[in-house]
Amino acid sequence: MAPTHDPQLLKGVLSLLLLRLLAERESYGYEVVQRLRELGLTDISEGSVYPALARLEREGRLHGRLVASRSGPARKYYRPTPAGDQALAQGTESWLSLAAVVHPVLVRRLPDPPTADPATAGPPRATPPTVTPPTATEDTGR
Amino acid sequence: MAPTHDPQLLKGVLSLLLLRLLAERESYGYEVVQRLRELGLTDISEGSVYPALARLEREGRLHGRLVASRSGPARKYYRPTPAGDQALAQGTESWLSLAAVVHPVLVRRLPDPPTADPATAGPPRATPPTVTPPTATEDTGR
DNA sequence: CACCCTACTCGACAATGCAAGGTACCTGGC
DNA sequence: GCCAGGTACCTTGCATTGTCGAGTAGGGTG
Repeated sequence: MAPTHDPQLLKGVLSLLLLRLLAERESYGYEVVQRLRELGLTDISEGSVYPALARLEREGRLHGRLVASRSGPARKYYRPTPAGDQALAQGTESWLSLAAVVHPVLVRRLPDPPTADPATAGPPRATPPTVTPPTATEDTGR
Repeated sequence: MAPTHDPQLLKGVLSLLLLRLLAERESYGYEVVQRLRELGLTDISEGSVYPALARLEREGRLHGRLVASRSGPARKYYRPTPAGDQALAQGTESWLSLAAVVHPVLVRRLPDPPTADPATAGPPRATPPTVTPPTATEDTGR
């Protein structure tokens, strides 16, 4: 992804990604950070991930267990609880249906800039017919 | 989209959508709310939209002008400034590249749940090879 | 010992959507 | 006149969550 992203866009997404990655494979915090980096999300720092993990654990969505390491400090492994699985399913649906709306809007053509904008304060041009919203299943192909 | 969405997911997205819709066509606040609703975003209330519009105007990204209405109250029309156009371009790129990461992760298959989890505290299974991150251009088709 | 890597914690902060409460201008019915 | 409904707008306090910056601790190596 772009080297810098708007932090606001990540809100709600980070915890969803964490649940998802940990549903795929149990991991410890540092490893999760690395997996996020491998996905291209290089701007996400440990200072963001650990509190998010702690929050999900506190909410009962993640189960954490401390495992002594043979060399180096102990590792805290996480995986989703059933409540976490449910949150993941709901959050996934939520994100997918939002993206199904946002993506087509962002990629469709912009109209040409208006020429020689009239300086009058007249009302803008009449409302054109509304576009039909895409269905939530429109963007599931990959 | 789903009747209820996680409000956090909308952070950063709402202002992006506002810039986009207003770049396509100058509109007044109430009309923008209706256009968002037509897109399927029925959970977005005016209490969210007006402060966002005011914020974008204060930041110099939107230009607002009050137009008296023939019947009913005056309408405040908005359209993006050049700074707003730039913010839209950057925000669009940011969202698209984030979505290019998030979407494939959310739709790929989950592994089967592990059977009869061993109750021992042994370290989890060895780390499998990492998956290659998708490119940012992977999800531009529609 | 110092340094580096691994692995984790924590508190203050900023940003932004949301809920709730309101205001004002019209029109139509009683 | 009053009231209800619709249009159109405004505002404030709040909750949430990622970010930043600062740290801690366990090992191995020179």
